[in-house]
Amino acid sequence: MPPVTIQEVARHAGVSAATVSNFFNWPDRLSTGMAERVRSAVDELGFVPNMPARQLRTSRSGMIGLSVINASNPFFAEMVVAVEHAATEKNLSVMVGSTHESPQQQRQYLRMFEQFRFDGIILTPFDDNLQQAHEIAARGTPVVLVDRTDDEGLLPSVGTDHEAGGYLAARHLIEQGCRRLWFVSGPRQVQQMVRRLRGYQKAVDEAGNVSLEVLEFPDLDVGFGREAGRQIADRDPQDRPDGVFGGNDLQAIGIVAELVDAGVDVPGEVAVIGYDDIVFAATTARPLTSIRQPSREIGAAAAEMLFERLLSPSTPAQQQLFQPELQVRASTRR
Amino acid sequence: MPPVTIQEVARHAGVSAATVSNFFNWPDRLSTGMAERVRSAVDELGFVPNMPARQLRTSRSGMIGLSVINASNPFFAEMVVAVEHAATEKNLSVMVGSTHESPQQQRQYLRMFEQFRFDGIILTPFDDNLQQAHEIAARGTPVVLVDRTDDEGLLPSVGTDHEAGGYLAARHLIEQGCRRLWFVSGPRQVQQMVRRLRGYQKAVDEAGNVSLEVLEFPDLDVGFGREAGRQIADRDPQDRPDGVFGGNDLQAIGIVAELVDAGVDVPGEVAVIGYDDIVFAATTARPLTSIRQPSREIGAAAAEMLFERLLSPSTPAQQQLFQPELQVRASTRR
DNA sequence: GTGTGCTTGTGAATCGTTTTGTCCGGAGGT
DNA sequence: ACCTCCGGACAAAACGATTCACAAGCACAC
Repeated sequence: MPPVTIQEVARHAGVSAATVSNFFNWPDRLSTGMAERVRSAVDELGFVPNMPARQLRTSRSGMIGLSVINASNPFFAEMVVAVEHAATEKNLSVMVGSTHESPQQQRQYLRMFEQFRFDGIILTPFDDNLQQAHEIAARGTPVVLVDRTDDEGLLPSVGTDHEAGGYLAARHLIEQGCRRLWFVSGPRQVQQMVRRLRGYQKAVDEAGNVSLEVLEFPDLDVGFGREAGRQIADRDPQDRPDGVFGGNDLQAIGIVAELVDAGVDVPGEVAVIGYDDIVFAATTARPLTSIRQPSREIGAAAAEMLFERLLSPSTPAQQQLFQPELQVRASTRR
Repeated sequence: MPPVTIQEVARHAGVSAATVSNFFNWPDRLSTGMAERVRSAVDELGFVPNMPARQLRTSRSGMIGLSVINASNPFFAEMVVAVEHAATEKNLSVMVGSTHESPQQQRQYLRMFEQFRFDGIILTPFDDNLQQAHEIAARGTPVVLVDRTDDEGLLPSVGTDHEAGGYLAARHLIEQGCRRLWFVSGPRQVQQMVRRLRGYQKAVDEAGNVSLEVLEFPDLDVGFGREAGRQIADRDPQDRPDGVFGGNDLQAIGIVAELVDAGVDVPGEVAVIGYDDIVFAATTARPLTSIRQPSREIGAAAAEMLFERLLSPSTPAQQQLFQPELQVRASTRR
């Protein structure tokens, strides 16, 4: 059976193709009798509209692309849900892609979004290169940045102040009496890491009598967190840090798990703080102190920003910045 | 600036549209000089191919749709990664949708996948109604089921034996000396829950002197797990269960967290076991015993099955069943 | 009977690609 | 010198929908 088109439905109902099209798009242009005839023909043949064809004609896809760093990180997962929710209300669908800290993957997804003529794109970039995003926006597909501002001010953005977050983390550790601080980081290209470190460093510098060491890992997941934890536990107690800031909660959770397994006292010997405040932060062996980012609000705000640009593409680019909050739990409370 | 088409590139390069098309799809049909001219025209104009148009012509989308219950559940998140990985190797892109236990959402995504003429669909259904999936398959879009078999045998499927998993869970708890068992469940329509319960029940029946109570919650997340934990903690100690099986790890993690917070001894007073063995199962206050499903293998197998059907749509439907494994940790080890 | 206005339905052009068949010019064979 | 062959380029016909401008039908009034 060949795929059934609008033409066949028309023939079957004894009307023209235009009428069938109107049945779907301008129902009030049909008389009730006609509508009924079309409806039954559609049902009988099991007609399924061909979106690519419709899209070609109307040049609207009803889709928005969402590129995040890692969709299985609960922080991004929540953001995705918020975006989907907002999009559904506007009759839009969301396609999400996880770049897993790979520039090629990011390029790939962006190119795909543009080629499929998505109505708009929300991007969580992780490196410094916004060139592709600028090009796409210039060619007419609205782009909104998340978790990162555009220095050139061309693209709207929403995110949290990572530098402030890093500062909060260090201040808190120092106030708890920590003097030998570590920063366990993801890849250097990830801008967010750089900013958090900058704030962290600032508080360390201000304190004066505090040391800082940075450990870099290729990925921000629980596994590498454990790896970091093991490195800490393996050291002589006097060489260990007494305060550790994990690049995100995934890493911090891994660190805590490994330290506890190794019998290191958390927070007594080593205090640990994370970033994002994901739901699992509160359920670990030592409930994790974390810097909370409002993932849902960020997602919703990004979606709203994008919708505005869909309506009026030429409005100047806004920047929205949320402030992170310190959420204290047992992993740092001495 | 109007969007640039293949025609404009052709004009700019002084060739025909067909030649530009060949440049992309049959590069070896062009003489080297010609290829160079086209390439530079493409670059200069910033040409981006229009996929919907190409799709209309070729009727191949290069996309596969993946509908899961909850993409932020690490179990599904890992599965998604595996599918994406397999798809990328075949030059396909994946669009994932989270149905969040809503039949409407599931219908919506499936309809969308079909309307966009995706090359194939992988579906994790959560209720009994496979009618839509059957219809779609009959109209020519291959569908592979995950985590659920098709009783009519029309659709291929891959998943784990949930009944065996439930049985394992109960056997283990009973062996640890538990006699008052609970099953904390998600919604009843979720087939997986029913099967797990069936196996659980079976082991209880076999044991003879063991009681079973079932608690149902509207969603399978940490929040409702905490809710369940609170209900347990609020009871008189002699009315409490001494062994609890969480519908999945998310719920089980919530249960453990709440019990520990309330000062209930886990596993001494109440042993807790989960399902899925997600990465966070090992990092909780009492590392969680769980029934492991091989999420990556399942995703990869589903993708492979789909690819086979893309090549030869009429091969009989296979069914692949993985066996779950018991992973013992502190939450049940007395 | 003609003109006016309104509702409903239609024919045909169009969106941006791919693909088929054709055409052209030069190389090679006899 | 003639014929054949072939690589490389092109013109034009799809693909399946939407939409614009127009036509048919009808009611009503003059």
